[in-house]
Amino acid sequence: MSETNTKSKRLKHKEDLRRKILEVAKELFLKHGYDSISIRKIADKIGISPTTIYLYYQDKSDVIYALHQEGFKMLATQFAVLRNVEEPFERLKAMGRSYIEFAIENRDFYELMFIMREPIEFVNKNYACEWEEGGAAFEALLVTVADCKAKGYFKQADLHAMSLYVWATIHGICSLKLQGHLDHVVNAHFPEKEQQLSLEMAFDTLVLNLKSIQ
Amino acid sequence: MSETNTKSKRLKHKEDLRRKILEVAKELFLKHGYDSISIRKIADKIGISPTTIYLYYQDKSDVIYALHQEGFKMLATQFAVLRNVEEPFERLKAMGRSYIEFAIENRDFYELMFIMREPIEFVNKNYACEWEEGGAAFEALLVTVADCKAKGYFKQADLHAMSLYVWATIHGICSLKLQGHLDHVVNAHFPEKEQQLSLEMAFDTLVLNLKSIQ
DNA sequence: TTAAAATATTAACACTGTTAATTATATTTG
DNA sequence: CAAATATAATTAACAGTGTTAATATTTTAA
Repeated sequence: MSETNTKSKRLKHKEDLRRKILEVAKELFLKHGYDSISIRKIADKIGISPTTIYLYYQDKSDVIYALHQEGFKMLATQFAVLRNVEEPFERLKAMGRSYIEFAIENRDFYELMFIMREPIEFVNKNYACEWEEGGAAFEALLVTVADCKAKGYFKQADLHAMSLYVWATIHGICSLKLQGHLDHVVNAHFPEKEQQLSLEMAFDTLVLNLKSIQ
Repeated sequence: MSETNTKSKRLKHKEDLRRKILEVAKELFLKHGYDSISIRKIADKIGISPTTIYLYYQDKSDVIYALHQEGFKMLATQFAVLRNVEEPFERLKAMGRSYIEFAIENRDFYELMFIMREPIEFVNKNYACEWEEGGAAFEALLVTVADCKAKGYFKQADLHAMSLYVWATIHGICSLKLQGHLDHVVNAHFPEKEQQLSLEMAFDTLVLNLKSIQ
């Protein structure tokens, strides 16, 4: 065996175990939620010692950050398809629905990506401003809002302010929904309405408002 | 000493210690954040045994819930003043600003009240639908939006949907701001703008949009 | 004063992340 | 091939966490 061959084999093994750790972390995460991700549980499931994990990730928040990144890749994949929607306002609506869909179907990921403080603090500490995965998603929104403006929508609004606003609104809807606040309010204050429709109600209002801005 | 007297003295002491526990919990919370609230630290600071706390609160999340309630009382107090603003749209704007102010100045409380899942889950489990503190705040918004509608604003929008929408948007703005996402995006995508103004930008856009709905 | 009730404590369990020191394994060199 | 070296993984330990059962202390009632 040549030197380079064994070297690459070692590298491959390192990468394999690194990925395996992430995989098990993800499994625990999806099955039992964020709080049940524990270094010891991950190690047990793989059959290694807990301290071995520290040879592959600097600490627990590093593992969590890796999950965080996976989430952003998933969202980017979902968004990528929407580039094919030509009419910009239609695309904007589709992005909104797609974002909400992602939040509902990947609840734990969404919380990791947009609600919890820890992971984004890790990004700010370790990756400063060169955080591509997060930027790409917002860039897509920015472009779509710009396209809308080019077609005559949102004339009086600033591009950046408008993009920020749309994101904040959709995120607010998702956040309140996931935390149970939306259903709680619908239950307590207008029980005649279907709880399930709380999301649609809020989203439809946004669309209605966006239309009246044009 | 009469029987009732000693009895009431005991009750008073029980309430005193119950309050003391909460007070110390709040102190830890405000000084070092949510994660540093620990039963053992609270007990140490008071000079009692950790298990004693379980005679006054059923568990840790019960202590947290008590803090949660304090937060809602604080917000309600802030909102109460705004009933004096006669013009409903002005009042709505003031409520929005006041809400944002609360979120920024009482960041930890805001996270406890509207971002973390644990406390609201405790509410849903133990208090079902009869949760007054939370309801009052939304009721205030509902009334104001209704007043706006009565004055000719938001004609085409549903009262409940509109209220939900306004809350979601403001919450989204606060949530993204507190989590650092807002500043991160402003930094990364439009560095020419002042980071500090990210909040105002988003809020002003909301007001602008609300105006164009009327 | 003694029996009963209320209050508080100690000891223990089963966890958590993380580090330093040690052992085992694989690779490279003489 | 054997010894030296570099890499990888482990054990033991520290300092925490929430929570429960059993025990001790204090206060109240008879």
